[in-house]
Amino acid sequence: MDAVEIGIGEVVRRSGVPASTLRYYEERGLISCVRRRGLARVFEISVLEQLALIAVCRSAGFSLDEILLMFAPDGRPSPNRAMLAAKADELDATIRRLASMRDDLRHAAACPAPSHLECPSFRRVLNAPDLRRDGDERGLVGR
Amino acid sequence: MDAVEIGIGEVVRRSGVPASTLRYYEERGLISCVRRRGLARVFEISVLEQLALIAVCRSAGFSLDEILLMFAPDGRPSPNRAMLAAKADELDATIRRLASMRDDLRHAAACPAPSHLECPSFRRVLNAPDLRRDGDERGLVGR
DNA sequence: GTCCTACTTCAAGTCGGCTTGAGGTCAAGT
DNA sequence: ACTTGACCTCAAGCCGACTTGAAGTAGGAC
Repeated sequence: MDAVEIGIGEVVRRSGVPASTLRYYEERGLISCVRRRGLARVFEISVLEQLALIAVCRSAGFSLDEILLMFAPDGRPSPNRAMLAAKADELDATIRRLASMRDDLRHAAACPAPSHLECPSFRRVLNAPDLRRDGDERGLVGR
Repeated sequence: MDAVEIGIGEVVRRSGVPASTLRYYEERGLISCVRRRGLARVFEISVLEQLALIAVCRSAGFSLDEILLMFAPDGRPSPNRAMLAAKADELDATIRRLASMRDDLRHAAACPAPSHLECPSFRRVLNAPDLRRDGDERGLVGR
């Protein structure tokens, strides 16, 4: 039976997120348990959706702090829709950067030039304006 | 005059990369200096292009280790064009993921549903296949 | 010869996002 | 009564990519 409340073990089983991470997320205020049974946390099933939301955002490169700001504590309405739009624009820029990188990689894989650095088409990207400007978003690919 | 060899200070000035990072990159084998003048490193100007290449790759989400594997020590030919192609495919997947995230964010910013979690369109993404896969929760893409 | 300055080394610290481990609690089963 | 197993807390550790800081060195100007 799908109970309305589940223990941490069940959350782990159904979300794939380790217990240590769940506790960490709780500490960070990203999720919360509805109550305790003794010491043990009791969650509402909705935590599974919150976790999915967090996973999606993380995989899009957002930090836990950003996720916290974008969606209120309980995955709620979002006080700041403008921020969501801003994040979308940010993603757009990232996507364009990655697309051009992808094209260059494909070219590099096919290009017969002895060194990529000697290939005019590959060099193009090296002269792109803001290569190492301070606002670089880390972690788009990993984790 | 643009000399063929430059000191670390000049590299810093022209690349914007801090000296500490240059030394770190050298330690990691990403760049190397042509010789020493006393203790001081002397670089070839080509190091600037290598640094640009590294910056581009980093901004595309590649780790230093991956960059090391993709392009030989000196930014050279690339022994493994297949790997470049693989990386391009990886990027493609990432881009698709980000694009869908961007669309969802935009929708969330405009959607009037009280909670994003109640909006059918937003929930769609939460049920995407690879969110909570057993086994490889870690590293959807790389690293 | 001495001083400045740009450079050096090496060890340790930082940050985000967790994980690991030691030691404790508690309800249920035998 | 005791053990088991699932859960707990809290502190410390880890990884990648650097940065910071203390203490040393060498080349050129004066």
